[in-house]
Amino acid sequence: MTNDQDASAKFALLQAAQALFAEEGFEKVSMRTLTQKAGVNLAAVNYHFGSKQGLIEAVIAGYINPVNQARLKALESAEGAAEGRPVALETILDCFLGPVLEAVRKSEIAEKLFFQLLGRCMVDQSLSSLPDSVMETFQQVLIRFPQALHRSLPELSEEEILWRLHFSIGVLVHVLSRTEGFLHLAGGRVGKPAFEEILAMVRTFCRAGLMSPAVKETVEAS
Amino acid sequence: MTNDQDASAKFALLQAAQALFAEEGFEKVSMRTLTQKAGVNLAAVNYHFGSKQGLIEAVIAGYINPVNQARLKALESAEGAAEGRPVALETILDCFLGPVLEAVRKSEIAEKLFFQLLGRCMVDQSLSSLPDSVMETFQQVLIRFPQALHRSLPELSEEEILWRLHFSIGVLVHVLSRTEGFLHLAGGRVGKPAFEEILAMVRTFCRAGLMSPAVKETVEAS
DNA sequence: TTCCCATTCAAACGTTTGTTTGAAACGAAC
DNA sequence: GTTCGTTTCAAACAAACGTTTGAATGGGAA
Repeated sequence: MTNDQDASAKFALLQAAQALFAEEGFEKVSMRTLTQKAGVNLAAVNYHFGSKQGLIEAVIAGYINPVNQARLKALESAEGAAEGRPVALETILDCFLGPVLEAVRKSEIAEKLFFQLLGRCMVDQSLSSLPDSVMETFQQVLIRFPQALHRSLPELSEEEILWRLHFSIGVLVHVLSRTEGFLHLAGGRVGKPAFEEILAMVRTFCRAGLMSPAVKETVEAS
Repeated sequence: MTNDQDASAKFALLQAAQALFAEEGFEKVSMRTLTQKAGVNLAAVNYHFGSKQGLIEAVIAGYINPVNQARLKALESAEGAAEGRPVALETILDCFLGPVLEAVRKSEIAEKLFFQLLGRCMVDQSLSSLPDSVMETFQQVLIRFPQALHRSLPELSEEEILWRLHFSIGVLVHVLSRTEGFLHLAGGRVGKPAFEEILAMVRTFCRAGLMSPAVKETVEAS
């Protein structure tokens, strides 16, 4: 039906975990339902991943790291193309949002589940308990992107840029994890667009938010 | 009888639950640690709230409903003052964000815990399992505020306004629940401002995002 | 007093949780 | 065929969970 039946228990577990974690959250999925859906023995999780937490971290790292690495790569390439000149704000934003869209396209699980899983990675886990590799790559993102943004928006302090990037991430996470609930609450007043369209609206919203005049005076000797 | 302050165990439970839920999340707090912190018997939760879920919902409703009711009241009063003219976008935003700040000030638990609790209410619970009273009031917010925004931003379709309000809520929730992690990840590059200052930045960000020119053409031919 | 109702309490209930165990099964190398 | 390391399996494990129980407690009202 699907692909190569190379499906060692490890692969089957990852696949089942992605779907189930997305549907119900990391904590609420028991290892029994998990292994049952994967068609493997209960002990397989502890054998292949050490513990349930190990499986959770493997799933998280497998999802978030590619996105953040693609972000850094896209930004590097954009900066290379700019040849020393500041990269346009819109381009930086695309470097940030594009990899999410791309990851959705590449995803083997349903689009809807992907949203929920990616959103849940930011939400269920307390940030400090994320896998180290995820923390490190994300930290890189929180360094490179503010640098690029600062060159594009020199009138803003790096601190305020960081805050606005924080806000933008909030929009993205919220859209990924809670859009379904929003659509339900909105009743019939808003139909569900394709993810590209939602992301286009996010882009517009965050672009305007990032470009807005500074809240604080840029701190120069007071 | 049922209420007034004579229900000391009930009150102690609510107080302890607020702090613990904020610190560790709804699911991770066991009834034994909960009742122990409150200094009451283990069975008290089931006696006073029916179940753990009942306590969770009481805590959530006690926090979110006052905020949403204050939002609606503030908007009504602003619309009264406007006497038929559209309310300014900044005023609408203040009606939306102000009650959060006010609730923080009134909160009996530490400010930091309040953030986490309020953020967690949106995050831990799947939206459809929120208490009915919360859903209803929040639905009212999702009706009144887009109406007011549409009068202030007539060039935007109501649908796009709803999306942008969705985004703004995302910023707020993210700021409430994940700012601590953000500060940690940012290393020493950004100091923690007072909550008022953070909200001021949120206001600026969302104002610009809301005001941005429409993504879609207002009229769709299909 | 006696009765009644609301509340508290210690103890136990039945499930479910993640994890561990020791044996069985498999496949490749010798 | 025998050996060896890896993987699978059924079964059991101890701990933690939310909930229930039935008796004890306390203070008004009759």
